[in-house]
Amino acid sequence: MVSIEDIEQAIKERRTVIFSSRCTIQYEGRAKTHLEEGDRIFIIKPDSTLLVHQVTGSSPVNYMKPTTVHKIVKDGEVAYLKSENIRQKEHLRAELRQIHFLETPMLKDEAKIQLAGNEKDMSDFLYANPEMVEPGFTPLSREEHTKYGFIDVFGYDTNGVLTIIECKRYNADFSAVDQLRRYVEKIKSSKGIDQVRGIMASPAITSNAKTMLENWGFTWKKIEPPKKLTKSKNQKGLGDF
Amino acid sequence: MVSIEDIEQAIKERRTVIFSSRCTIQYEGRAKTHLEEGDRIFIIKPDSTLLVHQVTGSSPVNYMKPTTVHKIVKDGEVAYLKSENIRQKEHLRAELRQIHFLETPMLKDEAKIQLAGNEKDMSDFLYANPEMVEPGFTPLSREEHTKYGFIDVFGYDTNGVLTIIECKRYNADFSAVDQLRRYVEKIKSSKGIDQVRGIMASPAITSNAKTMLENWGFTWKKIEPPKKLTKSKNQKGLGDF
DNA sequence: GGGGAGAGATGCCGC
DNA sequence: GCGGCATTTCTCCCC
Repeated sequence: MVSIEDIEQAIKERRTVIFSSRCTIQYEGRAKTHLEEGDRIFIIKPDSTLLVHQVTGSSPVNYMKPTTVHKIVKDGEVAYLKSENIRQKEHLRAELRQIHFLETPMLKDEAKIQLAGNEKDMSDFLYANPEMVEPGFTPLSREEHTKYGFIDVFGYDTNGVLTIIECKRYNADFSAVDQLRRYVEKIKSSKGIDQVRGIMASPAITSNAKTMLENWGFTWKKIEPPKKLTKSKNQKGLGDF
Repeated sequence: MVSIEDIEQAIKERRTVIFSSRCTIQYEGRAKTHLEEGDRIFIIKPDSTLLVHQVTGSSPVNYMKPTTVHKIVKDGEVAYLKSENIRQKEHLRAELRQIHFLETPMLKDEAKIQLAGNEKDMSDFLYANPEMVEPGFTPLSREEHTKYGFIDVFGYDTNGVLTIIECKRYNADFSAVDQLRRYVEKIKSSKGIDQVRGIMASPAITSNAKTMLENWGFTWKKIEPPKKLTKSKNQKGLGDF
């Protein structure tokens, strides 16, 4: 049988604490939440991250960020997990009514995930393969920082017209078009030139966003994000999945 | 000692499966990832959501959405968790090298979280208290749907000028200002009128976004999002935290 | 620490 | 299903 004192001790030792409990939860900070009684999974990590998961869905129902202080408080028959983040003015209180299990493993993990196929890979790919944008395109720079944001790819088209490319690894939407428009306007005004082209590079675009894009005189180029991991000696392909 | 067969059985029974294992992980789908050996926490929920957590941070390092099929596959001495989502063309493979613990609780939870202080609460509050926007403001509607997005609050100012309010519960940034501009332009063109005001209502705004806002002739109104939970009989305040 | 923007975003609601 | 958008977004990077 798990006792509340076991959880208390594990938190004090800053172990990875994983338990399940029937509970109610209240949170107040950036918003205010209330969760009625039910069984949930709690994870308190060594960096003091707290996650509370219900039995469905990817996102935690409640959570606290690192730099939170966690305490077990007993008030007569009732036990609480009280988590407080002074700096962020957030606190959470869970009334723990029945503990189902507790695990406090010592976990060793130095690895960092390697990821391929993000927007950076896409702009790198277009910079290295400018003919994919259009024949004669000459890239000048990547991640050009302007006061109105930073531009993915920047260059000249075959006619020598300054061209801004905004990459999206997913369906481009209104806000992607807005972003491109903001950059084009900023470059026009800061460089004092009249003609700047805008190209949206993405695997897809919503029909409304495409209409808006064309209304602003911009064009869409269908580009798939590349998916190649940097080679490393221990790395295996997924081909044999 | 936990055996791989115990995990296999728990997955088949569609229980909530929580275990820790030294492992390597590879994923391919929307992107491609590789994670070298380390100890991680695995959660497989009854809705087939998979979460893999490292010892730091709020976000899972790898995950699969509901409608994924999970299988334990043994290949000689080596055991894998293979998770495949056909519809989303995603798959994940974890080589499980040492299981530290396994828990397979039956969890009952019908509760849904109640949340106060979101953007909807903010626009409701402004609709009900238009003097908070400015004296003489007369709201017309909330969540007006336009082809270019939906408008939070819509009304007339004291001079009878059509006014659009965009609410943000956090620091308003460039994209919030972009959004407001998109709505104002859309209303101008669809109603064929020249003068439409735009107001950004938020607790804070980045300095650059404020400059851009003012350049476009819009104004910022500092408004805090309200934090009041709807009363319910079982609900208790957080005053005694 | 603030600003800016991506994310294998997730989740919600509306059509 | 797609579209549009908020999120206690989270995370990363750069200034």
